[in-house]
Amino acid sequence: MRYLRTFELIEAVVRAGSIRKAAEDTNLTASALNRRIQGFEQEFGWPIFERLPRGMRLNPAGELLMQHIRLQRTDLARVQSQVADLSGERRGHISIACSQALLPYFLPEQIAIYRASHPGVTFSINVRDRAQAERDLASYSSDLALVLEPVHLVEFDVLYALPQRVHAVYPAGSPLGDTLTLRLRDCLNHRLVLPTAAYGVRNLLEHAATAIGRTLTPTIETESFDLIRHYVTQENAVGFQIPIGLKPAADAGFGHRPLAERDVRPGQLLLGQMKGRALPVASAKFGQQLVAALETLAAQ
Amino acid sequence: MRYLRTFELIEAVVRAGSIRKAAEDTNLTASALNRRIQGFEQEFGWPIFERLPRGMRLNPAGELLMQHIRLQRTDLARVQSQVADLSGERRGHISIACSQALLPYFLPEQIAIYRASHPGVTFSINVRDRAQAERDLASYSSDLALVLEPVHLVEFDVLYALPQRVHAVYPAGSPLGDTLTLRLRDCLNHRLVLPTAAYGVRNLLEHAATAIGRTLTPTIETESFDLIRHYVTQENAVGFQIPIGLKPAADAGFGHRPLAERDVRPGQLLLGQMKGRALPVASAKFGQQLVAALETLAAQ
DNA sequence: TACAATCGGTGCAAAAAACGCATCACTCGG
DNA sequence: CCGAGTGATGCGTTTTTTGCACCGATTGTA
Repeated sequence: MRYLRTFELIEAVVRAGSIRKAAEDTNLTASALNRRIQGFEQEFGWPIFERLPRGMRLNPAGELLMQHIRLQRTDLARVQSQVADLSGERRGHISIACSQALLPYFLPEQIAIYRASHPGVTFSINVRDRAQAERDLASYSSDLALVLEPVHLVEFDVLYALPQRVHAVYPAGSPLGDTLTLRLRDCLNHRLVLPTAAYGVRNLLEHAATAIGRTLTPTIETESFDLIRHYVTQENAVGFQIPIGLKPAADAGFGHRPLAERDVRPGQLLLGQMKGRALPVASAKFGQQLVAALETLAAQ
Repeated sequence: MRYLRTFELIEAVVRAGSIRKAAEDTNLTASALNRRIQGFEQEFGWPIFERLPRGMRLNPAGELLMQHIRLQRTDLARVQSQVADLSGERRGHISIACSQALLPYFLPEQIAIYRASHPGVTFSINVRDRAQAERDLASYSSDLALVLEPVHLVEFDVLYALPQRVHAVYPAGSPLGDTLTLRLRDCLNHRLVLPTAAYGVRNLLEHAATAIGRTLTPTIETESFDLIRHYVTQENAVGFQIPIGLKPAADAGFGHRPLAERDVRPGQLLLGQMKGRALPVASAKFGQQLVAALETLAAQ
């Protein structure tokens, strides 16, 4: 869009940090770019950049303007998506920020279902921890977020909430598979493979451990849920996951069971979008499909 | 803003209904305007106007685009207001859609209070019935709405709800002022001065009348609450109002009392904004002041 | 039926805006 | 003190936008 050119140039300067670098990226001369920025600031009424000896940086007014630019861009995308939809075209792009637990089974399946009926739609899957996912929504870089136990919940519109008990993952044949109910204290006597503090599961476990006067001393701390799942088969250890990332039947080599609810409270797996934002048609429809899928999971 | 010029021109064409008329309004040639519209449609990817023998009319895609244009414009105004605010300037414009009942006392007083500390802020007071007020919010032509018993309540974010009993207004010396509690059936034996069906008070009364098997047969039906208040002193008649539009002490020539709650349920006077919209600084602050003022009214 | 008054669309030249080049003033690190 | 980096500016050139004259089509009216 031609009339958005000024905004693109402003964003380029923000990214590059200086007019001259941004000029290269945008195939313009530094002088031309400089004058467009100056011209915009004059129209806007206030400077939006700080001029530093080493380049340009947004000032507070510029930060506010950037929010507007992002909103404006995504809202235009929404309109174009809706127009395409009423023209009968089924195109679009869906961007999701999600927890790792959704990667192995849930999301691939849901995306395949959606694309079967809407082959023109493309996807971006952004793996984000809880805080990052919310920032993604706020900056319009993701349309939907599907995360365990988000942090702030301001600017976050909950579309569906699915309770998820924390499951322990242990090697096949472990005594943890034998007890009537699985208690947290039994797990803590084993070697622990835990996600880092950025993740909801770790958060839930920390609270639960504190409540019974224990501390978590992980043998392995990792950001990869995949590693957690597979490491327990290498060394006799216990990992923790939410069931949506685990097959109903035990995988080869390891088993998993929910921890007692009185020990570890279930977490909330939340599907949400940015508060008050009107999503593009494709994203909104996919969101509805996810809600339906989560509902059937909850009914099981 | 220069880069908004295309949008202004599109709006001008929508208003004028033809390119040639819009060209006069915008001090342009019809040919130049024509080519800008065509150029935009090409960039946008779809036509936004229907070409009729008598002029231009928005097609569905154009309607969607107009929503975007309005959002974009008001969001820019919000940003500029916020920037002005962080620059220490206290300027801005506040647009309110409100019921007539707010005009005599409540709003003038609140506006005066606000302007005493923010003399740079200007106001638009748009008198609207219940449905119009909500449309005003949805089209961004008002920032805040203060109305009795709104109709849809979709896209409407309630900031505060104040219960308002329906008061009867009668001439001084009327027997209606003497009874212990004022019943609806007593009022219906007098001549009635009622607002039209668009207003919440009429709606509440219609329901109440139906409940006791009566129908309302007004002697005078009007859209002016002012006329209702004053007519009862001319002919021995009964009017109805909500107390926020009436002075606590009886005015010269007429008195007013609440109807029994078991006869007529109290209406909700709602202060609200469009759902999910970030208001300009001035409007948001004035909204907070209104909430505080309504709270003290409720406490009385 | 003829005609005037609309309407949107288009070719072409003039006016306006944007751009590229060369250059200045300034800051910073070595 | 010097070179490499920054943003800003004057000026000639290029690109874009605009105005004018005109076309074809439709509609209401004499």
